[in-house]
Amino acid sequence: MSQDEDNSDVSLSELQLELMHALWSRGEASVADIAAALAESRDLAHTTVATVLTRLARRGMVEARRDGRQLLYRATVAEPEVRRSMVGDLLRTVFAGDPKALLAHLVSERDVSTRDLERVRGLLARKPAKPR
Amino acid sequence: MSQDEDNSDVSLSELQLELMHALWSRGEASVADIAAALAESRDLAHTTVATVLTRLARRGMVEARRDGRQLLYRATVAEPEVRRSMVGDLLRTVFAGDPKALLAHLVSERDVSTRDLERVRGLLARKPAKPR
DNA sequence: GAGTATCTTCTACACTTGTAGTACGACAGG
DNA sequence: CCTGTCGTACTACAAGTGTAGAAGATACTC
Repeated sequence: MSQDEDNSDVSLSELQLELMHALWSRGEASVADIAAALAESRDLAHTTVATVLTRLARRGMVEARRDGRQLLYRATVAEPEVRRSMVGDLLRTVFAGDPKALLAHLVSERDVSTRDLERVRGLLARKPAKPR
Repeated sequence: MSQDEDNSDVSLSELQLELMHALWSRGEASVADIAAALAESRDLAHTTVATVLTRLARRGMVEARRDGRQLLYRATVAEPEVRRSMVGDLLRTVFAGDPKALLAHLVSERDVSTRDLERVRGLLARKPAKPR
């Protein structure tokens, strides 16, 4: 439970998240792969992607493995962990740490409907304990 | 609905949010008031608070009114608006824009319980249409 | 009225982030 | 072999942020 030091404050910027998504869905990817993946939404220079990746590596969010001349990157934090951390941050800073307030926000903004609530409740009933 | 230009990307940092909270709950406050309010959680220099406030003012998030030698600040964006914007950002960047995914996260992380879900559903049923 | 306590403004500085150019090494084609 | 090409590493730079000191204006206290 405590063999590594880099968990906890796993908060990423939007661009960083986009790169991470590319990595999460690919498992392992080169700078070119990622640049290609992001090409549809953003038009970044190859070197920009490389820079961001390098910085993520310095922070221990990703890890690189050399493959000939190129590097293959791999995420070292899982997506749920990042979600957890970032939702936690939002909860703490915006909703005074009260998850119910966020839930209320969600429904009052019509982001989720009564039907959604039902659906999720059903899900919850079926999967009562979450091991950690 | 479109008489001002400063809505939309209302994303604030943690410190900025703390100041805004102080303003939201007070309506109007001096730098000293806010510094005092934050004194319990943070130990910031008076000038630090002033700087942050100045920057928030430059961005149109707050407005200052002179009162003798001091300035009285007032928030120009409402808390729900900031919530909306920031939840929206999280939704978009972390949950691929799917509110149900966030909801699912909330329950699967045990942040909200079945009971909470019920409670909110009841609330929703009572207040069906949200005017905007 | 002089000294002291307050305030705001300016300036500063270290860091992070988005963005990309330059330099340099390795490799493939002719 | 020579020359592009591709890829990484390094450097750069403008913004934004957290943090605060210095300077200057004012007001309060004796």
